[in-house]
Amino acid sequence: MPASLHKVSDSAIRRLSIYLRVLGGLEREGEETVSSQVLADRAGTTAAQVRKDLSLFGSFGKRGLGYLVTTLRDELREILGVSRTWRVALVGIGRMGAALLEYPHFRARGFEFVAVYDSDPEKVGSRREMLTVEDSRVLEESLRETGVEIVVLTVPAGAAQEVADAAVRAGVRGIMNFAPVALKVPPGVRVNAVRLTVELEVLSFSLGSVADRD
Amino acid sequence: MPASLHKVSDSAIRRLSIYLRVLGGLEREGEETVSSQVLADRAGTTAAQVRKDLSLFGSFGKRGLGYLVTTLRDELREILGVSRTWRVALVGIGRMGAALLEYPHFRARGFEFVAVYDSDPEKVGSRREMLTVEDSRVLEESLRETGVEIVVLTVPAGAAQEVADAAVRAGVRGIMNFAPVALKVPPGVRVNAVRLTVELEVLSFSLGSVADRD
DNA sequence: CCTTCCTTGTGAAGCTTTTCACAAGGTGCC
DNA sequence: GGCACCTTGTGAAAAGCTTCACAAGGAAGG
Repeated sequence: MPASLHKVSDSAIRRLSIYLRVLGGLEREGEETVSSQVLADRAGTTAAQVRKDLSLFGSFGKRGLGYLVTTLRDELREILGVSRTWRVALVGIGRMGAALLEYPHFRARGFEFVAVYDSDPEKVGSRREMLTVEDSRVLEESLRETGVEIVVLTVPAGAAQEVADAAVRAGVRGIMNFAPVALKVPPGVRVNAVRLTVELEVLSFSLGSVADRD
Repeated sequence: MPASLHKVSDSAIRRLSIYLRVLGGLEREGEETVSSQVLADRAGTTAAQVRKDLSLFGSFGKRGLGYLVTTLRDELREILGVSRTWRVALVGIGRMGAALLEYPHFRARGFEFVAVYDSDPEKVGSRREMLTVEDSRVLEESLRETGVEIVVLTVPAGAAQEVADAAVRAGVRGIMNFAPVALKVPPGVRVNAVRLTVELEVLSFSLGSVADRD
């Protein structure tokens, strides 16, 4: 039942993205085919899970042989929507913003920063990675003009919602939010939050529980 | 059934961490009590989910009234293991590493960087945020001596596994991994991967699917 | 003290995701 | 061409997670 009409879970999509990364590695190593088992090992999941995930979108394998690395990679790129280039803007150029702006894996996967904004007058006008930092006050109009599709938000918590609102008004439908606050956006807009402190606290909890066991 | 012996799901822990963040905000606003409904709204979930999550660890609320903000905050800090300070080391001080090193929310939650490592001779010996960058070659011994409990890994994919191995040998039981590779660690060691590209690709997928709907 | 109103804590139901197990299909060698 | 072997794709079962709905507990006001 190869259906992109089906509702596909977030976790399945996350795994597909990981498979794509693994396939890139296999391709560089010169592998031509890969079994669900090997793919699973490298991705940190199970063979059954890999086959189930892929079967959500079609039958890409050959029985008795496995999957053709290059073909499957192309299919996944198509499914995930990264066979094209996405126009991305960064809002808030502190240390974290700067790190993301030059993060090499984004561009390699088709995410291209085309604009940078900040509200600090000291930073506005300066150049970062081929781009000139623009004033957040012109955010809405500028995002629209530049044809930005995805916004990466690395502003303080207090400013995040108003930036998000402006981005939505400008037609942006995807937001990657690093600010420690839950954004409210209208239906049709997708927010993906990266909660670094949460990730550390999950670790903290795990370690604490293990200690209890001793 | 207030049991920390129960297996608690990762997603529940993630939400507890978010509740903790929300409670901090409520406290700063001077709120003394909070209902599961309000907590849910601010955390981006449902009231029933909040109550279920909390009930995994005890009965913290008062019927008819809600939860006492400060008390619940203290309970959550205890549960998550952040009522103490964790000794954290950073390995790999590129832009991302530098951004994390000065990320203010980490220290505010009890995660303190006590050592920094890099393999680049140009960087070894330089100072970052009160710390001197040490050579990755002495990683294992130094981690042990410094009593590091959690390692944040921001090295290239190719170096990640060997760093993780050394950290594990040094007694580290928690790793926050930013390298785009699945780490293999022995049982008892917990790895939490932050996959920035995956997060963007989830967005990409969502936007693509929505476009299909038009 | 009593009534009304509010909110929690929690079994049970409902839904989603993962795992299992195996038939079916294909490869490659003899 | 035939046989042995391998791996996929997928219903079905199992496990896990979320939502529902309501009894029970407590607050507040008269």
